[in-house]
Amino acid sequence: MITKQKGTYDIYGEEAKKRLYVNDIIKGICEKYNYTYIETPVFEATELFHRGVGETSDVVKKETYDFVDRGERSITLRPEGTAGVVRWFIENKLYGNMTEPVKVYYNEKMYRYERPQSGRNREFTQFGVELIGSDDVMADVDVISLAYQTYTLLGLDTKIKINTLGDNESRLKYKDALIKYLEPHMDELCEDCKERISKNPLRVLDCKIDGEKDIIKGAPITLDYLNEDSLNRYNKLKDYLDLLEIPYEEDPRLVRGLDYYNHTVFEIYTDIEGVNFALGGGGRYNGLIKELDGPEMPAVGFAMGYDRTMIAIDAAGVNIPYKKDIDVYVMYVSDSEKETASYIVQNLRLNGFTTETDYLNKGLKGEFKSADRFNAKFLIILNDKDLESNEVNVKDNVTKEEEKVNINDLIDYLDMHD
RNA sequence: GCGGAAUUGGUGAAGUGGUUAACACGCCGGAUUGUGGCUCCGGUAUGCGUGGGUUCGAUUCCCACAUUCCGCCCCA
Repeated sequence: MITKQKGTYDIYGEEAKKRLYVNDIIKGICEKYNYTYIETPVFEATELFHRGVGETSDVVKKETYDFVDRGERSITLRPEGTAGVVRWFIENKLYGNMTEPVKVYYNEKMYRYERPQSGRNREFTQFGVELIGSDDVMADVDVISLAYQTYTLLGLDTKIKINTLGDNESRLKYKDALIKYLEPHMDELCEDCKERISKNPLRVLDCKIDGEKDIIKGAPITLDYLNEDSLNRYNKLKDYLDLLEIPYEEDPRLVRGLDYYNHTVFEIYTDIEGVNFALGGGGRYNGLIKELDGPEMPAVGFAMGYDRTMIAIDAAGVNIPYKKDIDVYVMYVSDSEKETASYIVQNLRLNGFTTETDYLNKGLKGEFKSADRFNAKFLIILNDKDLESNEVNVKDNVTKEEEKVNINDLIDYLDMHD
């Protein structure tokens, strides 16, 4: 038997309905915020994701799905959405004639070559937005607001952790200070953190082992190394969030490891028991577009893990409304009844009723069982004798009342009793 | 890449080195020859993740692999 690949999954049944519902929420909110939908390729040139200094071989090795195609090209399945969008932006030279910022959202499958565990699969879906072309705090707020409101509409109470990395100058100053602070304490850190100091020092701050140690708690924080402009910016961000009544929590140890991030970073958490991971996160990445051979161009974005959000929704006991009952089940026995049934079924469907019938010639008893399984609101039971006078039996499956109705009045009758 | 636990039907699961692998739900059929849902009766794994090995005999013991869950790493 052929089984599914590690870290992949099939989505069907109720789970699929829930996801369609979440999609609708996302679509609705993105329309209101005026982000337009974008799809980019699942696979891209490997360099798009493994780029620049410090991210190859001896330093951070990203856990991506890489392969060489028949043309000897090095290909990578996208591990996140931002890089593809930025590539699209640059490749199409959208910066050439920008009268407004570019605002897009995506909602697509991503791939990471990781060992599956709670809330983490190899194939997963991310919803995200990117706002390219504004360096104003208003843009950061726009993205955070959209993120927060999405969760709220989904029925999740979330809190947003925010921090700022400052501009490049502030950021570099901070990084140096952090390394200088940590190095003398090397012995007190876990093995992983000893390595992190040289590879990715900011990550030491959210180490699971050392995170609670006093050394880390006493480590310098980004706020102390901001220049004036960066600090003003951060304060302005908080003012806006207050104004919009978006609850947030400052977390001076919240960092993002990559060099192109600056200023605003945020992550979204919930207090729901058993959900101890971030549902989503984002930040400003003014350095990325230049890094990918585009112009100097500010941008800010957000992405949420679909699967994690679904876990949170289930854990929170959020009741997702989706249609699981049908409106009408049409029953027949004889061949002539069956033909009429087929006509009635199509007619009902075209008039807006979710309608089912028997495809297996089960007979009345089996059809009643099916109708119950589908939780049909109405049963239409055909018999040849009534059909002679163009009538059918309509049974209200809740009240159990049954009435003979003329076929031509069927739609009106159901509309009235629905 | 590293570590821990698990894997028995459509589903939830019990179980044993040796004739027919409990039980429950579901499903199918009948009692009930065109109005069901209750009840009763009957059927429903040629098989115990896959492949090897030990054994007279393996679902049960051993090994490898796969998948799932949990943790590490990584977290864009």
